[in-house]
Amino acid sequence: MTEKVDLTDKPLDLRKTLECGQTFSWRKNGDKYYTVRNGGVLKVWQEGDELFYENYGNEIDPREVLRLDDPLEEVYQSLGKDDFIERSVLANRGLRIVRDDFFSCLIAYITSAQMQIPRIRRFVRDVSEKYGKPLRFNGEEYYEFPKPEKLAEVSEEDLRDLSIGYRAEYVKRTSEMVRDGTVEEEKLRKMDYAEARKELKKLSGVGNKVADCVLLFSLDFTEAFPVDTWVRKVLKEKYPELYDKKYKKLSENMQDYFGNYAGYAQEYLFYYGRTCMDL
DNA sequence: CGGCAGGGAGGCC
DNA sequence: GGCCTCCCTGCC
Repeated sequence: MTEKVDLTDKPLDLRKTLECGQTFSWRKNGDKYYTVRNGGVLKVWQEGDELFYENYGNEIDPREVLRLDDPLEEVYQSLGKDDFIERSVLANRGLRIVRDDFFSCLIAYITSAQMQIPRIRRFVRDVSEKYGKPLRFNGEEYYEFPKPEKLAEVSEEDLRDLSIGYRAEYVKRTSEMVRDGTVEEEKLRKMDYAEARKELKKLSGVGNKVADCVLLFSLDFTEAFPVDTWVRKVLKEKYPELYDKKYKKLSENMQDYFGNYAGYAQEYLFYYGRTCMDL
């Protein structure tokens, strides 16, 4: 059954949200997008001010996974510190932060080190099809991202067969640590930002950047400000007075500048860097 | 074919 | 704590 969400007071640009490069949990099929998690499939598509969706298996609420209840107008107000961010926001109105599944987000970002986006997507697809739980609806086969218990059992060699090179070791070790409860999602959610990031960095293959991405895209820390090479270039050029070559200092400067929704600012600057800037 | 890509680990000071 | 080198693989 097709259902819909009225978007008149919830601006959304579905395509930019799912294609800007922040998430590896969604796939495209024609003009529709779908995600598979927790025994369910959610299919969504947008027509103007309406978001249509279909659910198979366990229910997944699009309002939740697309963060449709984030007060975007309020966010924009709080970010409007200068002309440049105002223009970036205006040009990409409706671009939202996603709320992805913790473990799949974590593993995808661990493999993202020194990789390009299409390769990361390919890995997520391959690892899901090979080790994830298959779900069948309407004669179509869908695959969930494998659980930590499952992925921890896969040998490093078999992980390497998915063309992730030296990252295979990180994926295996981190899967084991999550399986064993060395780091727990629910505990992370109760910590403050600095504490949660420190905790995440205990995991193999997780440094400042990966930790910030996981905090922002799956654990609701909207103040996280991940700095990747794209964002770094934009910041160097557009915010030279806040720029610092050290990751931690730079990220903190931007958090101090943009406030509690700094992650949203990061998303708009990232999008600008990848699409509008000739760098 | 050399160089580099959405970083991180491990070794060194 | 800062700096340096290496790391698989794919693609230009």
